[in-house]
Amino acid sequence: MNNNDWNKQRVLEVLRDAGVNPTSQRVEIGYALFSSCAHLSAEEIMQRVNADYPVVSKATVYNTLGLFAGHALVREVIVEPGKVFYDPNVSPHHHFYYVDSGDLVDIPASSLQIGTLPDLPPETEVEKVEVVIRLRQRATH
Amino acid sequence: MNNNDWNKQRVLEVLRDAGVNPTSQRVEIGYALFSSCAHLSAEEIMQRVNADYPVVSKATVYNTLGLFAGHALVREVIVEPGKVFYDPNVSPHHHFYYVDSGDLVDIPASSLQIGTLPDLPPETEVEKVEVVIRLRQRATH
DNA sequence: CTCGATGCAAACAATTTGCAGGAGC
DNA sequence: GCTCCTGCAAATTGTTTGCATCGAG
Repeated sequence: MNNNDWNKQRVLEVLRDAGVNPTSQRVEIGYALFSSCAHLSAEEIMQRVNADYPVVSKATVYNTLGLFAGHALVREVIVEPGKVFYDPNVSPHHHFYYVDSGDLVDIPASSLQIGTLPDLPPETEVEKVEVVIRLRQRATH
Repeated sequence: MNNNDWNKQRVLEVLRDAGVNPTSQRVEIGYALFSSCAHLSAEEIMQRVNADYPVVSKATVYNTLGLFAGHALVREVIVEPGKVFYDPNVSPHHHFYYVDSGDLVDIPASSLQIGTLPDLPPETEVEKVEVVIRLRQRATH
């Protein structure tokens, strides 16, 4: 199952299954997010949802994406100050970030093995491991 | 050499060696940054520099830290949207981020080996590899 | 005197908060 | 009718830009 053949009914079910009250705004935002195969910023999501006529405010986009993230429906990826991507792929994986173009590309978990993990401080547990490999165009000397 | 016995004269020399014109504002910011053994935000750096009386504006703090980063005098570590830490330790290493307290702690490069690295897309090179392990207090069931 | 470098006020952008209105009980 | 939930306007916070000023040649 993946990013094709999403429809709003299916988004509604996913939200309900996750314990999120599926209001119309949330379904719209979820549909924009899941039906896209890309990594979108909050700004881009709002533009897609509001493409025809105003449906949601920016505040609602942020609040909703935060809510989704709390229910593991989306993953936040931070690459630059003030630049957060929302990744509908929530399974463990990592990212290439193209500094020049601003594009973000998945790295399957299997392609990047972390060898030794450091000892954790007592009474703590890992919430998430973020690996971002920043790439730039090779300099032409 | 490390985070004790910094003085402004030494900061001045470091800046000059790095090719950065050592103006008084830059020396003050560099001194606040290097003499601290912590990971500071732009806000905190400004507070330290301006503790007694106004010395620099916030804009200058941002511009100067950006300049330092470009000359590899400081490393930017992004952990949350709108939360950048400036790390005076520029040698390769990684970070624990305590979600609950907002603290950032170094992981020596030797404690976290990355096993396989994925193939890079053609004509690109790695600028930086960012690994942030987000930790939370272990839930008490 | 000229011109590039510098610092900062003001503009801009990203995110959060507080509260008015609405849905369910 | 009361209460909790929801969405958004407005406020806040983080960052960048454009320009006046300074200092070196």
